[in-house]
Amino acid sequence: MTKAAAHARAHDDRALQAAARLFREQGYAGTSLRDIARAAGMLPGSLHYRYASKEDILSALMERAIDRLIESVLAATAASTDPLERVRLAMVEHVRILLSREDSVYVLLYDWRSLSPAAERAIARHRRRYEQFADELLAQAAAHAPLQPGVDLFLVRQFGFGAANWVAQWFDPKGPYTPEQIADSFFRYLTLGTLRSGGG
Amino acid sequence: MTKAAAHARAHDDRALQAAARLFREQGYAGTSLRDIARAAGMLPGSLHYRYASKEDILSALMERAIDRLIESVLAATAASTDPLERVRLAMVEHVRILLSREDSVYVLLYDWRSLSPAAERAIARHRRRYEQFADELLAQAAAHAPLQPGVDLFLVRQFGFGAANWVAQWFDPKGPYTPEQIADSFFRYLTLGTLRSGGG
DNA sequence: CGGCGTGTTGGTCAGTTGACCAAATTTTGC
DNA sequence: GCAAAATTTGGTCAACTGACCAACACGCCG
Repeated sequence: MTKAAAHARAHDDRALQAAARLFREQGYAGTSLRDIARAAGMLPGSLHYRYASKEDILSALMERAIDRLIESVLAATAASTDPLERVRLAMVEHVRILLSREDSVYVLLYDWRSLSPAAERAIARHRRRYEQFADELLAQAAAHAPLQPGVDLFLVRQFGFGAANWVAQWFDPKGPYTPEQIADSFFRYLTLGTLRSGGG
Repeated sequence: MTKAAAHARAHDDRALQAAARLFREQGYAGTSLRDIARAAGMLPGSLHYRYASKEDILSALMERAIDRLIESVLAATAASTDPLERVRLAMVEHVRILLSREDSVYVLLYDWRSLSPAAERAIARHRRRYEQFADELLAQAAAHAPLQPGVDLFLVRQFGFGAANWVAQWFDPKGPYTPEQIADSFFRYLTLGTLRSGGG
């Protein structure tokens, strides 16, 4: 990589990272391009040179978040061949990234409405790959460990994602739980339930 | 009630309902006071007469959403005295309201960031009552039906709320599930788990 | 009937917004 | 070392924003 290209990419990174943080804190509409430029240490014109519109920034941010998610969860699940354990590893990693300093995943999940219909379709297509990977993990786990009768894997996926994604809303780094403990508990509740068998 | 007061309250209702719908669709910062006034069938000045600031509208909206939630869930759980069934009824009702035309609950859950710290504290205090009610329901259920060892009721509450609140993000009225079916399945997964006992 | 308070009108105001650009500057390939 | 390409600068522009208000209309009560 040339020196200029490296420099440009570093600026690009800083712009997206600053945008992610601001979008997370103030929302998309609540953040101005000048805010982003200032936080990224550049002038508004430079930002415009890299991204033609504000929505381009959001789209790029979300694509990066999806890539980051897929890559990390893929790597995390490679640590085991047991289908059930792989689901647990995926859940832990998903929560871990969501609660990390990488704000783009939070923006991906919660600033959905700000996209134009066209951009939303593009991101949805991209995100579909992540969901498909999750569905594969679940299907393999279900093939390996028998399910309760009537359990719907689509609902299980939405159930798990919902609980996991919501953690970003209430997690307190100074609280008594680590991201790993939370995801681990959630996995246990989801598989074994919370009641003792025969109760209720 | 006098005719004028009824008229005024109707306008108030229309303003809040219009604001809720727009905030849900475009977010708080993405919605202008003129948008709200137009959707409510009044002029910007009239809106200002009722609410001194845009944030006042959001606060009023959220307070109304909490009141609506508490009232409805309280009524729904009154239909049974079985502690476990009462949790199920609460979950179904929560999801039902979230997916109803009452957009204020959605705004309450997802436009949190837009409040100033002072307004946020006020809403948080108000919302705490709803969470306490949920915690009471869970504690009574736990006292009645023995839990698996190590189950943490705080995490169970966040688990359930997370899964339930996330439904608003993916629910499709034209899809194969009704809100009641979704909440019911979630309750089953949460209590009994998804795997057959002894599996895994 | 008549005056009063509640609510409405249609507009103003200063400040901010996203998009854009010509000129200056830096970096690259030859 | 030099011309071309890539990047940055510092600003402009029209459109929009939230807040606000003086003048006005209406229904209520005496």
